[in-house]
Amino acid sequence: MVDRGALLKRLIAEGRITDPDSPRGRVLAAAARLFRQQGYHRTTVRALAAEIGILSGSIFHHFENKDAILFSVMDEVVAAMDEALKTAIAEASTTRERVRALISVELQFIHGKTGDACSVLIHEWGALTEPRQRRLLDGRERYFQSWRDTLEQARQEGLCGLEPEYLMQLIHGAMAWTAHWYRPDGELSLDGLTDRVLCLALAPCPGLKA
Amino acid sequence: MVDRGALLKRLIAEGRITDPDSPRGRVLAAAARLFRQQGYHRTTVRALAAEIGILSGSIFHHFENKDAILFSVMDEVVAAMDEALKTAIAEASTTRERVRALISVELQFIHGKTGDACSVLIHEWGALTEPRQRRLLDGRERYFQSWRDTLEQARQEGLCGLEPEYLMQLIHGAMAWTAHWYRPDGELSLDGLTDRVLCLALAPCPGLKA
DNA sequence: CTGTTTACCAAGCAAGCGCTTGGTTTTGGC
DNA sequence: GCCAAAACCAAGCGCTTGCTTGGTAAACAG
Repeated sequence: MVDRGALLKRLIAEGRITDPDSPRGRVLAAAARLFRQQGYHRTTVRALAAEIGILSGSIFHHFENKDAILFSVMDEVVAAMDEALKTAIAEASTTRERVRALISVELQFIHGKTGDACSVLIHEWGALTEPRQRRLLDGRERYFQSWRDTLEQARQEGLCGLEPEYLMQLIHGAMAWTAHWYRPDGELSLDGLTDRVLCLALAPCPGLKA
Repeated sequence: MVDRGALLKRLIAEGRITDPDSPRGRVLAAAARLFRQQGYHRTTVRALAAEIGILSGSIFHHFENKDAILFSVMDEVVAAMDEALKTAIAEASTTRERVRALISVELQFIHGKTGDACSVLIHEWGALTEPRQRRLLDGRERYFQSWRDTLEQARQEGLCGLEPEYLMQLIHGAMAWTAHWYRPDGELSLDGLTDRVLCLALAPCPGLKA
């Protein structure tokens, strides 16, 4: 189990993500929250400024434009997930544990303190202008590759029945969607949810033809 | 296997969905396409009108306002899915076939001719104003209940290991996400994709505690 | 041919949008 | 205590948005 609180603090100290107590960080936190609640395009710069108690024009003292805010929200959560994934994978000794670690990290990010930013990364990808999308692709690809590698290994060990690429996409979708129905304070714990997703990932799939 | 072409024609004849060759139908088809591609809020009424070769003001001869267009796109696809699901379930004799029918219908709607409207229904739900959301809730709930009933039956027969509610949500998410990566003209057929989702749905989940 | 309905155009309004500018306050190192 | 840097305000510009209005052209039944 990775301590995400400590991990985030380390990244802040290293200057790789913005301190949420700084003015810039307050903008990012509010942006993540509003972008998640109402979507990027429905969220006005005025509403974002009002959320943190400043006027709309002052936003542009911290960011070049609205698109740059969306980019930063996504960029920082990508960096954090990348780091968390690395740590979690290193701690896992068996392939099964590694698969569970992948799932656990993603679900923790979706439903933890970083949930807003993570949701925005998933659901507002198309709202980001293309040049800025390209600047994030590396991090995304590295993340997906970790998944593919682990699932490939799992399949060779006979842990799962589906092709890694398809399995990754399907599981990814299932987890992304949890943002729309799962509540961590409900009767199903995050650990319970993780176990259930793991169940799906490790489905044997008897008699499946390519 | 349900003939969706014939089903749609019947619904048109019954006046329950709009003929895509009528002016109103052309607006709806273009709206579904654009709303899917760029999202509801980024799609302007002007762009929508231009897509079918009329001026922006003329749109409001067919619809009360922009929100009503989004509603109609969703409403008609809900009606069509409801009907298709009823037919598909009636044709299935075993529970396993019924589960496969549920998955098959949804995937066909996401990736067939109705794919644009279906994607919009899934991903732009939050963009619909609340009073119109409420008018669609009945149809949605009926649809979900079909899922729950079937999965409950499947679990009692020992076909799957997960709780119906969680399984439905997870599978639903996995399928909704296919819109972002799956291409019907690629190397994986829709039938192949259906089999793979079915695999996940029927995962045994050994040793899972509530 | 006529009258009505349906479909559309031409023009533009009021509101809201992202963003700019020039100036003022607050903060923190020396 | 001073001063530069950082943070913010006040005002508003130029543009786009959804939508309205008043009128015209086409379709079509009687």
